[in-house]
Amino acid sequence: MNSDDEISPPGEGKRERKRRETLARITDVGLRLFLQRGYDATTLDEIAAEAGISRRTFFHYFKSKDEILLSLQSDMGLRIVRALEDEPADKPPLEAIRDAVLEVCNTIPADEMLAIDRLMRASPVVQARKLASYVEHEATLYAALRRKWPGEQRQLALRLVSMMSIGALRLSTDAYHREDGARPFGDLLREAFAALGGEANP
Amino acid sequence: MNSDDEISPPGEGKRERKRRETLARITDVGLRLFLQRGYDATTLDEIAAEAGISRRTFFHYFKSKDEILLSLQSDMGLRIVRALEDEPADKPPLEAIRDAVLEVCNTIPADEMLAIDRLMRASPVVQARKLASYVEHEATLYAALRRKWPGEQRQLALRLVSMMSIGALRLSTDAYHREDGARPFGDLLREAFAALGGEANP
DNA sequence: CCTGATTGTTGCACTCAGTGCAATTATCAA
DNA sequence: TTGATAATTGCACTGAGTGCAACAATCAGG
Repeated sequence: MNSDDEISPPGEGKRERKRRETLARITDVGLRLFLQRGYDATTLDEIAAEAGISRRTFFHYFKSKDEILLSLQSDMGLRIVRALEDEPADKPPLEAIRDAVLEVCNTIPADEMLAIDRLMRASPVVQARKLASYVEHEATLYAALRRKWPGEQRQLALRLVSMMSIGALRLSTDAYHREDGARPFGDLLREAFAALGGEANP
Repeated sequence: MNSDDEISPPGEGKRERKRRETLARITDVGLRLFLQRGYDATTLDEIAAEAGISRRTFFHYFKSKDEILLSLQSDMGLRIVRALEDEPADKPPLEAIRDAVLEVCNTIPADEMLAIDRLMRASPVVQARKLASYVEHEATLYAALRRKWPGEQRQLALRLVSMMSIGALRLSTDAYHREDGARPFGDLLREAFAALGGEANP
């Protein structure tokens, strides 16, 4: 059994546990340092040192520096899709997605959200990869939609829905940043969905 | 006057001309080497040497290696908007954009288009920045649309149009790559626009 | 508990992208 | 011709990312 008194998921060996812990430690430390000193000013040496690993080992956990931030982003995508699956199947797709996004975003502190967003805008490469990950989210979302509403005849309707949903997410995130978090993110998101949904079904 | 017998735009000094020429030389050489040896395998030293400049000077023309490829991408955006301005104002927006994109794409050899696309997929960062540039195109397109159809009451309709147009461009580029250029790009683009347009105005 | 296989960690040396600085050279406007 | 402005370059430096080979931790089975 576990020689240390650590709580860990059943059937998880020491190897897997250590790996999971180290991974979490890297992202935590990384995010903290990025927020403290800025993305560019933080070196991998610092992150590695603070996380208690060697610089070389870092690359066994992440392919590159920006993947620390990107992992947060792709987490979001997965969580949204998972929340979507819990939505009732008789809700209109656009509303179901909107509510799934709302639910996930409610679990993230507003100030942290803004801070991370600002962080990502600081580096062109990170910003680009963030936008690119939206495109991946679109594909993931489309796949989830087809799973949830397989009866839908025209697949393109769902394509359009996923494009619009991710578009709405993009627009509201943008607006949230532009007005510096003045209004709650949920309101902006609802507005964006309402506007796009209204346009699409006049 | 021009001491060399070079044809150059009127009112263009020697400085501007040399700069323009060097810029063109870098992109040409860069693209050629990338296609020959691959993106990662081509170093800036090689590009600079082949273009007859020093490595250091390269950075006075491009901020980074990937901007060589990105400049091609942003050129596309500008050319599409310019072509859009020549379209008759009484054509429905979606059709006008479709035709503008078609016109611009007709000027690019199909094989070169495929090759560049493959090139960009080879590097995650370049690919990401390409996708990110789609987002910029969307903004540029939206601005152009508002200029062309200022009468339109609901600006969100135009937002949606630009989102869908760039979406269609993305989808068809993707399909073109997936089927390795089997069908002409124009056909794919027309299909995508038709499908999305059909969905939006049932 | 021991053992051999597997997997994780590390240091080292290396390549290459990108930057800051300061010296030199080319172009310009007058 | 000259003084200002902008382009080019070399040099030295930082930091990301990789390949390799040695070493340590974990595991599964006897």
